[in-house]
Amino acid sequence: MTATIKDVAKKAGVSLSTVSLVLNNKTNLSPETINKVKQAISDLNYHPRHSARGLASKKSGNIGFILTDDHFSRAEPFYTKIFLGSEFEARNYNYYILLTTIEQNFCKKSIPRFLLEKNVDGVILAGHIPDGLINFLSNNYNIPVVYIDYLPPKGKSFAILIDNVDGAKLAVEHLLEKGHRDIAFVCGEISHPSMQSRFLGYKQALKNADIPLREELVVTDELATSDESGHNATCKLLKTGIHFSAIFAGNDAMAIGCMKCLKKKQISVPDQIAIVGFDDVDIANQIDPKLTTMRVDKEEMGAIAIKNLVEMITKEKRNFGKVLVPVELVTRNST
Amino acid sequence: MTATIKDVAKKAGVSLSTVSLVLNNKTNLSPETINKVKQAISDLNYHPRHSARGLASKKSGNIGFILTDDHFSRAEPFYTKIFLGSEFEARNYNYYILLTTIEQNFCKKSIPRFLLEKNVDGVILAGHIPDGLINFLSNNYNIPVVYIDYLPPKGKSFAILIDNVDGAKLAVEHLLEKGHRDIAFVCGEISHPSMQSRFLGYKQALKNADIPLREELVVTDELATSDESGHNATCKLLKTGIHFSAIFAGNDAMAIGCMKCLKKKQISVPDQIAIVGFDDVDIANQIDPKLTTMRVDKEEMGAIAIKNLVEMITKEKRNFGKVLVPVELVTRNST
DNA sequence: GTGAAAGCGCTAACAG
DNA sequence: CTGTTAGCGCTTTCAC
Repeated sequence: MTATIKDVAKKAGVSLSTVSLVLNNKTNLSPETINKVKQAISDLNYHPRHSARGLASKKSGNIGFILTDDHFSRAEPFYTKIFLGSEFEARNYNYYILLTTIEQNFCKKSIPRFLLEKNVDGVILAGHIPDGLINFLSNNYNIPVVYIDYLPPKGKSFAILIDNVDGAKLAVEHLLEKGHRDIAFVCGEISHPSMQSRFLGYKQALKNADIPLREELVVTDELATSDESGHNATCKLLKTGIHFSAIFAGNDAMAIGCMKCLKKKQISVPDQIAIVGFDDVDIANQIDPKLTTMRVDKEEMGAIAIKNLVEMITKEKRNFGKVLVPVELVTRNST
Repeated sequence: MTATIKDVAKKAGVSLSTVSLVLNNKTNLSPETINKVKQAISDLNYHPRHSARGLASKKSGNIGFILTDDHFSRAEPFYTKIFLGSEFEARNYNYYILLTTIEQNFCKKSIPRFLLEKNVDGVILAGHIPDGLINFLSNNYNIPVVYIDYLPPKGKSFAILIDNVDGAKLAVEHLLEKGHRDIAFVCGEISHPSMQSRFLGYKQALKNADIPLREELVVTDELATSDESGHNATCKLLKTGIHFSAIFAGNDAMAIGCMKCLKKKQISVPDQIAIVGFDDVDIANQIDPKLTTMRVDKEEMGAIAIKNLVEMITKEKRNFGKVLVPVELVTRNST
């Protein structure tokens, strides 16, 4: 049988509850008592049993992580990395993460089991989450919730978001520093909050540099944010005949599409036209020329979520607001 | 307070232990008793508390899922889908899955916490797993283990594997049916068991069709199994001047590389040369022409793992051997 | 500071 | 087939 708290108490020559107090670092015990106990714990290779703790403390020691299945199995492992960051951070706080996916068209039947069984002390919701689940949570549960990369349409919430505005500004400022003045912006799905923010950052950077916004250098009417739409947008720009020496693309996929178009037309990147993307997807570093882009620390986003969630759980308080995770310029060969 | 087993017993007018028996469908209770209890359970929206069960039964109700971090965050969401299949199946058996990643260079410090805390009833190991962890598990634990897409180098084990031999046979048979006789095989990293099996399947299919194996149509000396190595291998084949009307590539990445090379040389696919890949990665369906390839049901692999693991856990027995998951031909435009 | 004792909600004997 | 009972390992009052 593996060691129990009783064994530790016996070995350390203290009472059972003293060990418990050490375990949960409650009250000020004498340092020597603490040391004795800690010694016994490591001697016996003791690990408190999750279920026993859970039963006695009415806390599960688990954190739920929910995202939609399509988000999770996308080729770009964006959410995977966020999860990894969470899982890693959760180890420090001795929480387990229960990961589950839901379908985009949410129905009562698909409520995560750990919610029904009240087996999580808090929940992380990553990416676009159906309203049905959000409402279900807020109506039936009082556990803390942290959103990642998604801001629920209404109500108070706590969200970890990418600083798209600032990131876009940095991207454009990089181009400005390289001496570019005629900088095009190419984007699709402009109704998406991220894209709007990036567009805003583009405009702000130009304004700060006293460069007027020229509508003819802006293409935002592509439907998607894909490779293909980047290609199309670039073709459109070239057809106008208007001069530009750089493109800031709404994301890497589009930036790659831009490069493909330019390659076809024998326009050299970065000599004739420089390109900056956004996201730093894995292939950004594999294409030729390698794409200069904006990187977000996904693992960090997951870690921040855990830190905040644990704080809310243990202090029984609720945080509200947004945390904007900074974006970093990754300079490569396309600029 | 949420309902407990006591409330259910009271509501159903039976004893506490009767409810427990229903919950664990032990012994043959009278159908009407069962119904009464089930009614009470749903009336009260009762869910047994995981921790209480765990404490009393000495089972955690959890299954550990371990893979290396690089496997998990690969662009191709192969293991992600396997995990999803596991998670989905685990719901049916009321298990939670604890997902964690380890580093390829395993050290004692990185032993998953749920192992140290003995908080899983069984473990799934997906993809290449460092020997250190395998040894640690077999030396210190007696919980059932299921491997997915990896066969540990030594010792008895239970593994869910892709039926690469049969899959490759099917691929080549498809080409044979289309009338091809001169079928090239293009592959890299031939020391990898999967690639060896696919090569074997290629040879078997030819043999069954009474077509002699022609070494000059086989390229297995590429180092990687990437896009680029597919490209190189195809160039090599073309340079020899030997006629062939079809290529079976070791995987989709290589197949795509083959297509790129052929495109450059203005050789039309599938009119002049047909191509079959293996894996059915997401982009296989997005390139032009769309790639005919072999698909493996990743979710199914995860589900099979869970089914077997649960059986081993509940029946306290150990299964050994291999389960080969069938591969399916996905016919698209490259053949 | 530390120790004793009472549960947390459930399972698993056992006796009826 | 049903009810009683004794824990599982821990937290948490409450005395000391």
